[in-house]
Amino acid sequence: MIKENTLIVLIGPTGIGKTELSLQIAEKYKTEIISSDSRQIYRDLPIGTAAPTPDQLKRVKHHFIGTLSLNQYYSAACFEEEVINLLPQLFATHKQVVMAGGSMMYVDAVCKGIDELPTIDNDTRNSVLEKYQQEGLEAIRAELKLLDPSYYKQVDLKNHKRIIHAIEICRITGQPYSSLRTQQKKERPFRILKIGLQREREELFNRINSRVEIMMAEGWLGEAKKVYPFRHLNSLNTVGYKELFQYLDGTMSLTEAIEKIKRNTRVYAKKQITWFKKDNSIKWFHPEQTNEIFSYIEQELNHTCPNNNI
RNA sequence: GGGCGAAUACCAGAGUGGCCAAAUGGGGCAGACUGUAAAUCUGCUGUCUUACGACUUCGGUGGUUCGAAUCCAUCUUCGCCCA
Repeated sequence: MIKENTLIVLIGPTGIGKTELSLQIAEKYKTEIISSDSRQIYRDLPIGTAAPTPDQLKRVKHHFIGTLSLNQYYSAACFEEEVINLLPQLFATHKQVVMAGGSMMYVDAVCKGIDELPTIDNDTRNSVLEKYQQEGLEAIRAELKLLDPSYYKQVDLKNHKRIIHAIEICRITGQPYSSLRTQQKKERPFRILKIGLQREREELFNRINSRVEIMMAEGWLGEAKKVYPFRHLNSLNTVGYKELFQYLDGTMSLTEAIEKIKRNTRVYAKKQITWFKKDNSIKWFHPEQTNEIFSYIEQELNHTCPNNNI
């Protein structure tokens, strides 16, 4: 298959500088941006998720920014499906499309695919969750052992989320979860060019710390107050909001909340770094190496683009 | 000037003769992860070592003791109280 279309994937930890660079790349190739960010997709969280600003959104057309309301279910699988459906339209008019965002699993869902599994209905979800909350970890472990002994052996038995999800799948499909896990990488009909951004740890952490201050100055607390009534939704189980909600609950001082936000954002950034580190297909740059990045992209586009051989 | 109290690993803070390289929390570091993933979970955190283990620590110095973070003396610093 001739892959003349390229998805330029821009990844890296939060606060590294993906947004600005993604704009520059998209402008250069006169194309559009797909956001692979599991929280910027919610429309009520622009400040706290450091989503592209209205000005930035004007510069380049973005997809998956602020399109969902807080109570809408969404997942990496939904994202994969939507992006894979959208890309042919974009490629019809652009040879290159940019995807930028730090949600590791969303990125992988698009680049590598994710197994086909049923979406969990609310009844099943609540039923398993209730069992966990009332009877504890042991009880759900026991059920998983019964339903899927094979997965039981490999799953992290201390991680209730994994156990719960496996049980949900088993209950709904009537089959062991492990039998539905192919974990096969899907082939995509377009080329994927991954560019990773990195900085010295101290530099990144300083940026994160000061970005939190800036976000507070921009009115993050007001934004958090607006969504406070919905704080139990998963979409708000999010770094920053959680801490601000504790302040609004009166269980934490604002100063303390801000310090926690900085720390938890740093921890999140570290998790992203750990995840992306394993991906050998990523070419790493410092965000300010724009010339190097652009020439790398050019070189790759020319190198493998079949059209050049005509 | 006198009296009392405190000093423990990056920080806070337990430990009051052997089970102490030293609880616990914070912070830091490393990692797992195919389904609400900015989620959830794990390990390490005196030094050397893959490990077994070895070595150096609990403000300084000197003692007591088979054995000291723990007891004694003294010095230093800090806090409180009386002058």
